[in-house]
Amino acid sequence: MLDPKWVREHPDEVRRAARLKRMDPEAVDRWLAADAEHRRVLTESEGLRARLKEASRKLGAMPPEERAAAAAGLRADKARLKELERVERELEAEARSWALRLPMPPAPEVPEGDDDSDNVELWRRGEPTAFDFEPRDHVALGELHGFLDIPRGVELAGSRNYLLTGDLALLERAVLQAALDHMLERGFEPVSVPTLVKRECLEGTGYFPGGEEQAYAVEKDGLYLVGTAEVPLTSIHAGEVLDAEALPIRRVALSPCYRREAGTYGKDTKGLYRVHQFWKVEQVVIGPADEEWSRREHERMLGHATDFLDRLELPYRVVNVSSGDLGQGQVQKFDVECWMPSRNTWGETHSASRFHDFQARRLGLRYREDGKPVFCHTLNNTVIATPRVLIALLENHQRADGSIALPESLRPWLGGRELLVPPGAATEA
RNA sequence: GGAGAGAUGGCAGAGUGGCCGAAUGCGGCAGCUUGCUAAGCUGUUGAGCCGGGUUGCCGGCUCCGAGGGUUCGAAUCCCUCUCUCUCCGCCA
Repeated sequence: MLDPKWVREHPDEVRRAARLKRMDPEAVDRWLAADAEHRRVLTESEGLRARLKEASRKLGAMPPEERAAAAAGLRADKARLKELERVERELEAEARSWALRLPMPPAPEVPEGDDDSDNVELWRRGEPTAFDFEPRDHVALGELHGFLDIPRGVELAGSRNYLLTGDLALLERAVLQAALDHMLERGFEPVSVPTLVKRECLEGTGYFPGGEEQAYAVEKDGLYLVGTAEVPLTSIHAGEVLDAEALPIRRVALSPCYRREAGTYGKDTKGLYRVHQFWKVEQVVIGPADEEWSRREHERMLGHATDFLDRLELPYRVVNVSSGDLGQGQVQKFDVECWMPSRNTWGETHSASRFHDFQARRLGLRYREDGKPVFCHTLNNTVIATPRVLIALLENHQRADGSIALPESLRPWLGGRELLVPPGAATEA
C-alpha cells in the first residue's frame, strides 16, 4: 500500500513506477477516480449523518408526546443516508481494491529492465567450478548415492515432488540447522510460525491480490499455505503500535514452504530446482521508518546470507534485480545466485527485499515516534532454502568418483565425516 | 465434538437505549515538591478518515471482537460469525 495522500499529489511518479516495473499503470488512474468519487460521497454522507445526529439528540430532550411526530420527520433523511452509506461503502471497496495494486516506486539505484535477464551483477565470490572430469548433475549423484528418489516422490504427491533419504535427508537438516544457528549468532530471535494462514497475512505482505494462483488454498477453512515464512513472520505485529525502543525486531524462522508453481509447466522440470514443497530459513526485520537505516539493514541482511554461503564454500554472485523483475511492493531487491554446474549458470537461491512501509501500511504495523504512530519499514531475506541449495552443494563439491566433499561447517551433523561416499565406491586415499 | 461464560481505550476494569469516546485504578508524559526513604501532589494522555487552515490549529464523521438488524437514537436490544476461558469428550 502507498500513502494515499502522496499518490494524490504524485500520480506521475506512481505511473512511472508502474512503467518501470512493467505493470499496467491502469490501477493508478482507476484508483485516483475511485478515491475522488469516494471522498465526494463520504463528505456528503458525513454531513447528512451529522445533521441527523443533531436532530436525534434534540429529540431525546423533547417531551415524549412530541417525539413520535418529530421522529417521523427524520425517516426520509434516514433512508437517504442508508442509500448514501451503501454507495460510499461500495466506492471505498473499489478504491481499496485498486489501492492494493499500486506499485511501490523502485529505489533510484534499481536498474531499469524487463525481467531477470536485465539484472546487474554487483559482485561475486568464487568462480564457476572447474572440473577435471565430467561432472554429474545432482540427480545422477542422488541416484549414485541412493539418497534421492524423485520417481517415488512423484508417485506419492505428483510432479515436482521428491524424497530425500539417508545422508541427503541428514544433509538437508544439517544445512537448515547450521543456517538457524548462524542467525542466532547474529542476534536474531528464532520463531516457529504457522504456515497455514489467513488471507489478511498474504494481503498484508503483498502477495494478494495477484498471487492467488501461486498459493495452495484450504478452502474449507479459508486458509492458505504460505510460500515463505516471511508471511507469518512479518504479520506477527499486524494492527499493533509498537514502542520505538522495541525496534528493530530481527527474527528468523525455519519453515516448510509451499508453492503451486502454476504457469511454470515445462520449466525447470528436472531435479530439485523447482519443487512444490521445500524448507527455508528466512530472516525478517521490522524497523523504524528511516530510509537510510533501511538501506543499511538491507545490506546487512544480504551479508548474513552470503556469510553463510561462505561457510558452505559455495561460489555465488549477488545481483541487483532490475525494475521489471521487482515485485509490486519491493523498493529494491538483491538476489543471490549460486553456481550450479548442471545448469551451467548461476541459479537463484536467495532473495533480499526492501519494502519501505509498503507491507507495514497493509498490515497496520506501526510504532510510536514523538508520540505519533508511524508505519514501520520491513525487510526480508533468505538465509538458506533447500533442496535448491543442495543442487549447488552436491554438484560443486562432487569428486570424480561421485563422492561429495562436505564443508567443515556441516560435518558435525553428519557424524564428523568429510566425505559422502557412494555405496560400493572405493574410497580415495 | 457437547455444555456454559466472556470479548470495552497500553493494561486492569465500570458501564443494560439519549447526558458515553466511554467512570475508576495502573501505566505513560509534563510540571511542582523533596525531611518522612524504588515517595507525594497537580495536570495531561486512544486511533483512523474527510474538509478547512497549514509545524503546533479548527470543524465533522467513524471505531466499545467482526458483520448484519431493530430504533429518531445502541457499548447497551436481536441475529450470524470469529476468538478466548471453564467443564466433558477425543487426541499428536
